[in-house]
Amino acid sequence: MSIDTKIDTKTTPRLPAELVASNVFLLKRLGFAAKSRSLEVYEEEGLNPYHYAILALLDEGMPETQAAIADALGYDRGTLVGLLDELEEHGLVERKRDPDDRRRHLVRLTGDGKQTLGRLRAFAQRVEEEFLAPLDAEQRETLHALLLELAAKHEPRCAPPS
Amino acid sequence: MSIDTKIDTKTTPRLPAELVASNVFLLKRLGFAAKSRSLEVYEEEGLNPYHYAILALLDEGMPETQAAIADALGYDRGTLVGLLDELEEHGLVERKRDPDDRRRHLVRLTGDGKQTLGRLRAFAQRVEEEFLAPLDAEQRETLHALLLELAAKHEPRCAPPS
DNA sequence: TCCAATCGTTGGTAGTATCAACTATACACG
DNA sequence: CGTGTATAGTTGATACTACCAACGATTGGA
Repeated sequence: MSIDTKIDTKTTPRLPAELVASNVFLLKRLGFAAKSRSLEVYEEEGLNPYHYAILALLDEGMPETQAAIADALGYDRGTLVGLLDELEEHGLVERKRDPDDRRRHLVRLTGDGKQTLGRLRAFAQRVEEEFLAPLDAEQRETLHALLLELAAKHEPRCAPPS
Repeated sequence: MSIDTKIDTKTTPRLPAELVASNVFLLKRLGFAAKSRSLEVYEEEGLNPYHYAILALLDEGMPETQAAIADALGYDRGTLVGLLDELEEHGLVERKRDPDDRRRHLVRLTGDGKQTLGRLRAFAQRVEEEFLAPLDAEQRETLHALLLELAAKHEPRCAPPS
């Protein structure tokens, strides 16, 4: 324990080694950082990552009901109502009654919605690039493969297209 | 677009492919899952991961003031007050005035605190084992190395011991 | 001796997640 | 046909948390 190390540890407060050694701990911290950074970026459009996820889902095709959207993204149905309200106010989606089942609302992208989705995709790429800057292309792919394996267990919605 | 694929995508609601393809998105989702699972497990002791982090930090030695603890762990100082109150109620830590600077409180582990820390370490290992179950030892190490590189940029407190 | 800064503490505010009702509609069953 | 049950979307209440500002006590420097 030289004076140098003592000074070092004092100037830069450090996390306990046993936490830094934990994958779960790092996932929690990085996930939080990723979320908070994403929120900042999408705010430039007056939206957030939840809106982006909804638009991206709608763009994949097939007419969606609100229940289907909520289930696919893992959102609470009550929360989804507010998100769709906001998207509708921005003119990015439209809700209309399903003539086959008048309880349902069919949600679909508008032209503006498609355009905005394009901009949000650029935002997403920007965050991705910025957040993963320390890793090269091969490392990113390795990381992605590992995260996907974990997601298969903990986020069943990420099922492989198989 | 065969009928089969249509049925498949309908039965299991799937996340948009462009989200699943994103490392940032997966980090957010997995981080959230990890946090929520951790909370569950520590609850068995009436504590949470924040308490564990504090105990682990205190166990690393050197007498700590509340400001130092908050800075090391990245907690808000106001939040830390409540966490320390809870730890003190459980008899796991003690606060006493610093005679050299009567504004400060020196926080230290009690005997009970050390014992409980041991149990919490077991909990942490259990979560780690459970959460990373899909990966073998080598994959876990690879993942850890990648996460550490990201943490160096996004969580400066994870500085390498160098 | 006075001024600025720091320490721990308290309180308020805002953003979220979660859950329980409620209305309208659909469907199954006798 | 009616009647009860289930579902879709909506609303509202609750609880939790992060975040920030202010405060009294104390320190150290001008």
